[in-house]
Amino acid sequence: MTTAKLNLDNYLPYLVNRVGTSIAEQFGAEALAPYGLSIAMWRVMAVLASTGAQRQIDLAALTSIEVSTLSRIVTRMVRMGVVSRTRSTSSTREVVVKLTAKGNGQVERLIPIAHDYESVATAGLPADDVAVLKRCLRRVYANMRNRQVTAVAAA
Amino acid sequence: MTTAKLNLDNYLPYLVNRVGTSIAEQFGAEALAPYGLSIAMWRVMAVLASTGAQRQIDLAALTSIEVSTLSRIVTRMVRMGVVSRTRSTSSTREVVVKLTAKGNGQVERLIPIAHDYESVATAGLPADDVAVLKRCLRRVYANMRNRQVTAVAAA
DNA sequence: TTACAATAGTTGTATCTACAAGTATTGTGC
DNA sequence: GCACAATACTTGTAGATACAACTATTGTAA
Repeated sequence: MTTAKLNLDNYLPYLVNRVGTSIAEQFGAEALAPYGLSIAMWRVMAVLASTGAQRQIDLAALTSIEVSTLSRIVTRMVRMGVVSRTRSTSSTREVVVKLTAKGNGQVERLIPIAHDYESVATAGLPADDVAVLKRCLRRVYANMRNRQVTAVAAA
Repeated sequence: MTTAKLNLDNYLPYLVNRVGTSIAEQFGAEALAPYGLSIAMWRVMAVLASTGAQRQIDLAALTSIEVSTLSRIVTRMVRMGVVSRTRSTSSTREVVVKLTAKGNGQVERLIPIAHDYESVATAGLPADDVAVLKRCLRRVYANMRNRQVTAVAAA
């Protein structure tokens, strides 16, 4: 009987986790700290900048942040003046989160830095490989999301 | 003057984060919960199973868990009986963390499930692409780690 | 229209996390 | 070998997170 073995250096979740952690740590400490922003806040702002105003529940899905956690993060961000939270006109149980001018200004200054980080991260890799990398990550996410949905539907 | 734009769907840190989160969420809820293990604990056990007994500081680096956080996690794991913490013989300020028989048994049962998750995650992707994906992730990590070391050395 | 289910968001609470500051041990230069 | 720096780990404390339970609003089916 052979013992199940796990080669970490070739195990996708491990590789993904350490990359995510290392990028977030450095970007947070160097780029975000001056603005008093956390990584979670940056993710919210990046999503809003990229996809426009969102309901909190959609924002939660887009940022991978749990809804109750996001609720409090948005509260803090409103206090900081970087986003606004207004009741939806169509449905008053919904809320619309939107970047303020101040928040928008900060993202504008952060986006070039974010691109720099991406360049550093992919340094030395052929453009073709980076394209494959990103395509694979999109597919992996789709696979996991599909699995999730199927599992929930079956329950 | 053109406004800096961030296309999230092509932004590496975003793609990495959502993949890491989705895998961890599902693996945690489905595979780990029955054992009362958190993702952080699983990471510790996976590293120990894969690389053998480790000092806490090395374990911290290998798991991407901050040292003080890891200290408390190991304390909990010792109480659960899945790892042992003993003073190093060579240096009593060091500590050696090791899987117990119980801990080892749990990892053995979890490793096949972990492999299943990896299969689900990479379903539909050509083996060549998966190879590129993993190679890229290793390189990206090396790039970020190198950047970190250089920055710290300069300070 | 009225009841009931589903959806969106918030809040209570326990737990987890991370920074900073602490203790203890080991290494190093004089 | 003695002072001082560096390393390994722990702990105090404040803040962040997640689950569950809650309120409020909207959808739906009889």
